[in-house]
Amino acid sequence: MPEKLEHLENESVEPTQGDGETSTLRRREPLTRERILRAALRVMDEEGLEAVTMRRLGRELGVEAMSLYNHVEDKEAILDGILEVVMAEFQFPEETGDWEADVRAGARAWRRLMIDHPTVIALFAESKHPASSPERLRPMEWAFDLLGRGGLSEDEVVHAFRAFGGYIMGSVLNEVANPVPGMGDRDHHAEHVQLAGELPPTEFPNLVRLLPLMAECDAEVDFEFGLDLLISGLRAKVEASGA
Amino acid sequence: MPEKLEHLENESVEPTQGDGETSTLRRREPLTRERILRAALRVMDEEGLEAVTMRRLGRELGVEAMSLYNHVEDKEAILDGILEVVMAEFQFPEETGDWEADVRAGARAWRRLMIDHPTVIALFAESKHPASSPERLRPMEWAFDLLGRGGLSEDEVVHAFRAFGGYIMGSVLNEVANPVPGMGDRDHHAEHVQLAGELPPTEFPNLVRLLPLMAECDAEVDFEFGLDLLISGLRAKVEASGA
DNA sequence: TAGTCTATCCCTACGATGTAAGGTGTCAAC
DNA sequence: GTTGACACCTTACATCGTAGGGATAGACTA
Repeated sequence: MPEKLEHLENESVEPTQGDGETSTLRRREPLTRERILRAALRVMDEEGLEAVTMRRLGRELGVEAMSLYNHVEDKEAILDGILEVVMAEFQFPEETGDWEADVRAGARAWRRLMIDHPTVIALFAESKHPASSPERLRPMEWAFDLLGRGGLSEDEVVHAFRAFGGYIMGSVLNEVANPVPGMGDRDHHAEHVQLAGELPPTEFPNLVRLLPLMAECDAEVDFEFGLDLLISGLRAKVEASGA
Repeated sequence: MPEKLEHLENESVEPTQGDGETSTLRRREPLTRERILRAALRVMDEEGLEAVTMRRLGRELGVEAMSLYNHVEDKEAILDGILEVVMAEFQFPEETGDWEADVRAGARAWRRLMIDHPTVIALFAESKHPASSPERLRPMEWAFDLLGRGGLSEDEVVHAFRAFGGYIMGSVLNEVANPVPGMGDRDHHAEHVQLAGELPPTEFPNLVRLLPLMAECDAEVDFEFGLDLLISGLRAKVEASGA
């Protein structure tokens, strides 16, 4: 429903057509930080980070670039804002009482978020200030809460949070920067296989053998493998400290 | 020793001073793809990714921006090239025969590389093409070889590689994007603690309690924790499939 | 030695970027 | 009706990546 509105505005781009119509009551949907951020996220998802320019966002909203500055500090503020919007989309999984299953579901939810907006990884990698808005903090709070219910010490909760967070972040980064099929373009499959074929087999025997395998494997299965590793490691830790 | 040369060149910036001196034998160190990439890496390490511009690299090498195009295709090619140079720095740890210790050492070596050049994470996140140069592939080959000697199936080797790679990538990304003390600026410590103090404690009880803890924890210890998780998970997997 | 070739480098210019500074219009309150 | 606040527009600037085209110097031919 908000999309509808925004598309309508795309058509009211006529620049300063100062006829009598300008004096109608509702000239146009007023600009908002909210609307700017949503447009930015949409452009970023559809055309990548480099398409997100002030002029482009202005065009998208039927407004000149400079008008955006009445609602946001900076372009950087927009980029930070995108992270907010994305994090606000976090789908808190409902809890089952099975701790390991819940941790797994939480990790998947987090991954889903990044996969749905792959470019946010680049945003994270460039972002200057650490998270501070409630939207970005709420999923963290939830994760801490969940981890805390598994019998870990406070230190271990913090460490586990960063371990899982790191793994999720990184595996999505790898998946996005070095895509494998199962999700996304299949081009890279052929690319990998071809690369493996061209490599000098004496110098790169393992790559020659395993690169095609890697190209074949499904991204989600892959993610689950590492997740299993982490969770079984965590279980061992809990059992050890419990005994 | 190459650094010496490059610094000397910084001082020969005089633009087109067409006096008789131009006819001396060795006018200046000739430009090379190699030299361009090294300069780019240096600028990036010292002043961040946005300082890496064609004009800036030219200035750094005593040359006009456009001259760079005789040796590299694109700015993007330079960025890809930086990854090459960095990966060529990979310090292969010497192997001890203890598989787990070797895996651990490999992971640390990989992390060290990223920590020494934190901005490469952003490069990875934006890079279009997957790795293809031998410099970037050699550490991969080595890692595959190492993992393969632990009793894993080929599928498991691939999965383990991606799991460890993801974890390393992501934990460095988190460390760099959301720095904690122990390495780097201590400012963010105070920032975290202050943030925790300002948060509404009823909505964010865990963050209020754990954020200061997180700010205190050492990045390396943190990394080791996740590494332990992964390795002990892997051990369990090896034992299970061996039995 | 003179002439030509080719690689390397410089110069100029174009469109696009983020944003500072200041102008224009509209509406609410007096 | 006047005023002030606010949202928006216009113009202008420095800086970016890079296309196009000259200049120059060292190597090769004659």
